[in-house]
Amino acid sequence: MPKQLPLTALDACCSPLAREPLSEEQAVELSRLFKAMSDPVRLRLLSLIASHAGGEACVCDLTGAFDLTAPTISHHLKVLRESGLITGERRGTWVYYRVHPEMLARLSAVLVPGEETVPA
Amino acid sequence: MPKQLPLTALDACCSPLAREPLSEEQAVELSRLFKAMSDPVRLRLLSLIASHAGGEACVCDLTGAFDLTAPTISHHLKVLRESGLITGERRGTWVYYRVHPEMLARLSAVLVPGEETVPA
DNA sequence: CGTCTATATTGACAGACCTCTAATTAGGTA
DNA sequence: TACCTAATTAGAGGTCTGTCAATATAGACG
Repeated sequence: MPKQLPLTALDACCSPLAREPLSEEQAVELSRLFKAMSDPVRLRLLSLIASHAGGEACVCDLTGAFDLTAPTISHHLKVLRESGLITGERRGTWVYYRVHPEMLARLSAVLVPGEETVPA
Repeated sequence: MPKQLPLTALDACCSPLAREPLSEEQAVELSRLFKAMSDPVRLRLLSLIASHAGGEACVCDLTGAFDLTAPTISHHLKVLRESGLITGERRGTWVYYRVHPEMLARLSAVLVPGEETVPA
């Protein structure tokens, strides 16, 4: 069972970065998400999962795309999972991951210079 | 004079993360931007600059918001500058920074699940 | 020129991060 | 039970990062 994320900064606000200065708490929460996306392998994993048929991908679908060992892929998936960007579910032998699109949408809304909040 | 950024991935594409798998090059470029934003201090700097009156802020406007030494702030500004997210200009005694809003808009477009490209 | 203030650079150090190998857990099948 | 595969966890090594004190650079002003 993947543990769930806090995300008060993104919940409460989604006021864009440029509207008013971020509080330290908001900055800490946001920075955690950006840090999760600050690695090329994790970005590609995220993209592979998000663009995979059915909106989900088995770990076995992912490992082949990289010159990395399975434990390394597993590590990156764990980072993405703990950031709240993806969730994983075991079904039989395999573990399937899918992205949290609302999370991406909220992040997107924070970045856009002049826009309003995207309603949940 | 701050050096200028490459950004082919963001220039050429802006196809969202979920449309098709990111190439390794695109992932590397994007990850550089996200890494620049993966620190709470840098996020707050970005936000302080973006939301400051006139769209720009002097370093002297920024240091007061943190319990950090001037060299540390200067270091973070350099990281943001080299990522292409901000530019700095010296006018007399002070150095003024402003954000590149197109950069934020493009990043935002990459994240949003189903949208089209934001034209430059 | 000399001096003061505003930023930036250098160099060092502690902690975090990415990767690997080796070992472990979970489920399927005989 | 035993054995095989899928995936994760544990631990170690090398690199990167955030912070500081000390130093350097740039401009303003006597």
